[in-house]
Amino acid sequence: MPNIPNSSEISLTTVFNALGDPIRMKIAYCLASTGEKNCSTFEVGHISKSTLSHHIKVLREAGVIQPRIAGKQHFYSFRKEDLSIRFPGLMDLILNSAEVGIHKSSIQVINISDHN
Amino acid sequence: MPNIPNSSEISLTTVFNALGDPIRMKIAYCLASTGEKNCSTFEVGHISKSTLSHHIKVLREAGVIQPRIAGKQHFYSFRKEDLSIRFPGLMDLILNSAEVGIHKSSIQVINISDHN
DNA sequence: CAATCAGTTCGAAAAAAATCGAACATTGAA
DNA sequence: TTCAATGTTCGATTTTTTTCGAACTGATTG
Repeated sequence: MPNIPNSSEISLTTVFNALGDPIRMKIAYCLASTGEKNCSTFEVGHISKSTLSHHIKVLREAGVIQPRIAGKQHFYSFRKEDLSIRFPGLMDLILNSAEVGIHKSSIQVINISDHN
Repeated sequence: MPNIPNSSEISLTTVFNALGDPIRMKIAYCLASTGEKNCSTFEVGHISKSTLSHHIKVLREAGVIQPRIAGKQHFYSFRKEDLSIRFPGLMDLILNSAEVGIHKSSIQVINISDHN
């Protein structure tokens, strides 16, 4: 299950596909900005652990993040070295988009006068 | 129908979501590298015109491409100015990934000895 | 005006992705 | 060894996306 692609196998389309989801973008941003973290500390909303596990898998298989297993804890980190060689600018793009969490599907229009 | 977001409304996650599809990545690469084009000239595989229209819509609504309607023809272009201000480096990322068309889901393993 | 061309929209079907709870590992601790 | 903690995997369900053909729209052409 440590099924992670090597640097040369990482595809931009697949990386974009992985990052094109608000939860996964949050995780990637979190790891890119603060370094290695245990996945229980990811600040995603209320999702089940199996769902989180799934999103982590998508990021891992796309080549965005890297696991390090220490005992019963799994630490993840952004694949900074590999990605900055293969796709220079990608990490900055993620870091500079402070819009993390803002995605078309997560925008809600609250209409105050709408009281049905 | 000219439902295109203005520059400040373009979300990186939504852009990544749009580009995280091999057909749409092809279209974006095509436009980013060669400028304005009529959509009938996109070199995507055999897809119906309604499917192509759908993919164009996703790219347009994400803010990746821009339409210009001239008579009965629709010309599209990559939103170079807006995107390079909002997400510097994104266009180069797309241009430098000559892997266009290579995506996990489009890789086929041909086994020569498999003659059933 | 009728026909054609270029493309969008609609409706339905198929495929893919997201989500969850339950069951399953594996590690570390009592 | 038994239990709890930290995940992953499985199976099912729901939701979203992709895809197509048919019908539609708007502009040009005969």
